[in-house]
Amino acid sequence: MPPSSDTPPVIVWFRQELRIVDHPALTEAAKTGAPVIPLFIFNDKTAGSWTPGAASRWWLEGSLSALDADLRSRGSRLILRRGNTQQLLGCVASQTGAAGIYFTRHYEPHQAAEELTVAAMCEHQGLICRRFGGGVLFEPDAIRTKTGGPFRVFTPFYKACLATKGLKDPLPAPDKITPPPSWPDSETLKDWCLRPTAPDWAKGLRDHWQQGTNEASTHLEFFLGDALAAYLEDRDRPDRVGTSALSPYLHFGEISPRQVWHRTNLWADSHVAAGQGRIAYLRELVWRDFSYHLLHHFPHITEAPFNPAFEDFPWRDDAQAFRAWQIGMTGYPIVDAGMRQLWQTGWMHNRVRMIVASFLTKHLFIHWQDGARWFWDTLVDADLANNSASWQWVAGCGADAAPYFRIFNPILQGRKFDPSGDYVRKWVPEIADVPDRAIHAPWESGIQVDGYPRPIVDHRIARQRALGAYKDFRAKGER
DNA sequence: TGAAATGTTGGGGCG
DNA sequence: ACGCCCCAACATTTC
Repeated sequence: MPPSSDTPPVIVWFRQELRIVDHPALTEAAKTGAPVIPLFIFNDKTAGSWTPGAASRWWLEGSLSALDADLRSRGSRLILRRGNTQQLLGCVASQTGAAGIYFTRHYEPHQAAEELTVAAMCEHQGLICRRFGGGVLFEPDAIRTKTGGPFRVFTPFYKACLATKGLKDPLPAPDKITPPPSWPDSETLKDWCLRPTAPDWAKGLRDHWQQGTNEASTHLEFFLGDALAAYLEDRDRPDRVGTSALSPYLHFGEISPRQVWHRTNLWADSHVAAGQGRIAYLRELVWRDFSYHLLHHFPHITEAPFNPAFEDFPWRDDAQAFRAWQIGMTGYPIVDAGMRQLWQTGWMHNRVRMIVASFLTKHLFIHWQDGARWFWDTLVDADLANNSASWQWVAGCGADAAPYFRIFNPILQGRKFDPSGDYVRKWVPEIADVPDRAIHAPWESGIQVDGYPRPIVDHRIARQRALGAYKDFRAKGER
């Protein structure tokens, strides 16, 4: 259908799918032939207490800037507005005479609620409202147990996903994105002050990350060529580059899980050695889907334990210990290395995330929510579904959770996954001169380094305390 | 996607 | 040569 000059435009409401490739809403909008108005609304009220954290806001600015550049390379651009989502969508629609709003659905509780108000507004204003599949491989409603319920255990969920046919190939970017005759008002990224100025704490982030879909693809290609074949073992090695580090790009939709799935399979099909690595890597993508599945069906998991037995669990308040954990001064090198990597780069290796989370919840016996909040503010890949599900998993109160008696020994974990201490030395430079054999527990060899603390808790004692407390708690529940 | 405690086995030192 | 003990090394159980 050839558009005439007065064809009403279509608004593509961008949310966390900040790309033009494999974007069903954009593709469909472009396909109508009508002018397209790409619109991003920054509404820091939408998500309640889970409004984007500092590291996330820093990342967002780069993503929006890159998306705008991608759109401009096709004769379009990104319109930026800040404020009430539903009002602004309605406002831009009436100003431009738009026929409808196309968008990608989301599964975070507040985002899903916002979609409903937008749909109601569209109905009221006579706008077409089209919602497309979200940034997951398998839509949470499409994967169900035999009795029609949601899954609560990963492995059967995983099998059900693999048994699902019809995972589509990613969509190419639209050839043509027709601009409207005139553009509506746009704010500028600068106005939004998403990045810090005084003090400018973001140097570490700048040194480690660049946003945008091109950068996401570069990461993926590097990972496939360099690390996928060894992924099964190397993914647990923070001292090596064994993971794809795609998490922030996936969170902001600078690459879609479908693109990653598709490209990984294509690559692995032509590289025999990739067999084991491919399975293990794709499985991690399904873990991501599992988190979204859980958040969609159990939206309370952001605030309360998935397992209600943990409602009254006697977590301990200890501001001093919590502070030591945050700044990486617990005296356990692998824990401190992880926490400092997080603070400096906005990211932490997954194995180390498990270690530091286990340490907070079991050694320090501090509430998983306190940890989740800290991660939320400091991670560039902060993601409500992954963050909530994963913290609960470690704490033992989540779906398919690690049993309460599974307590990581930070010394053994360090020796096993950072055997020569390269990772620890990189992030805890003050102990760089400690020999390999003592690097994960210097005090055991009588080594005391100025400025680096002795362990704030003794592993054996902390372990016994956690086991005892869990046991008492369970006994109390049975009474 | 643990770790520690406990149990079992088998080789070697030694009287 | 033999029995005994010690203790890795590995397996199983328990938290």
